[in-house]
Amino acid sequence: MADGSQLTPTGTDARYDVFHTDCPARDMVDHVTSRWGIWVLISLRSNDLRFFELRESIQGISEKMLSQTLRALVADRLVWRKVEPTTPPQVTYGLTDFGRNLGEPLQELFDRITRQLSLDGVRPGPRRGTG
Amino acid sequence: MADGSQLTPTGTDARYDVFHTDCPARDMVDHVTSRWGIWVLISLRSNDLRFFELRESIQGISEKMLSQTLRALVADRLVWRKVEPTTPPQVTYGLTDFGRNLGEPLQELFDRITRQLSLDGVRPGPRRGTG
DNA sequence: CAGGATCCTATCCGATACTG
DNA sequence: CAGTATCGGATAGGATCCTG
Repeated sequence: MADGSQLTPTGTDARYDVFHTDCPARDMVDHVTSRWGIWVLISLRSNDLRFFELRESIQGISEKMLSQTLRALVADRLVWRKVEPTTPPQVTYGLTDFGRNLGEPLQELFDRITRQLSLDGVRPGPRRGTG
Repeated sequence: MADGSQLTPTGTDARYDVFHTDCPARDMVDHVTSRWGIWVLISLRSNDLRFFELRESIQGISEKMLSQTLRALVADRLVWRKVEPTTPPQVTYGLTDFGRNLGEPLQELFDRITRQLSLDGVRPGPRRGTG
């Protein structure tokens, strides 16, 4: 997709139907960019992690949301799940090729935001619901 | 929340302090990856658009959410807003340098998802034998 | 340790009505 | 055309308890 324009004057072309329909890509994007999904994916870029490691890595996430987010990502084939039937049980999560593929632009997005905020001196600025 | 007092350049070695603190980058990421934010940003990559053009471009979005999303993006300096006091009034939106900067990884993310889904044969139409 | 089940609240978001 | 204000249903998400 070279550009994202959907404003075809006569509407003869449907190249960009992602915006127009409930394309499955939209669901996938929603999962990836869900509140916690992006942090899980970025966290797993450096190394595979166990459940509690993820929980401690992503501060503020509840066990419920971590579990739920992981299940969605596994279902989307972005994350794999390995269970070792030891005592106590160990469950490890890691990125699939697809997950690693998507992790790159997510990391890039995050880096660019961080970089810009540093340049701004991280001024609070007007926010939603504040000010 | 949003105390904004963690910006102390202590170690600066910590690559992902954002995970551990109440970093403003997290708020920004939330806005950018909000349900509609990503589509607004991608839509505006090709050209500046007026309110109703955006609404028609991003199918399924309500005026309320478009307005709300745009306000957040403008407040975050990702999108600019130009009002022309004509009759009827015209309001045009476009990407700032920062917005354009973030649009790239978002587009890339979207492209990679679309590409993968195409490989998976998820698209409607000629169906491959998937078992 | 890993995570399911439940309850409950906050918020998201669409629909509607109204303004300039 | 380009919004704002309000209401209400749907959903996300946190806290807690419980299991293997």
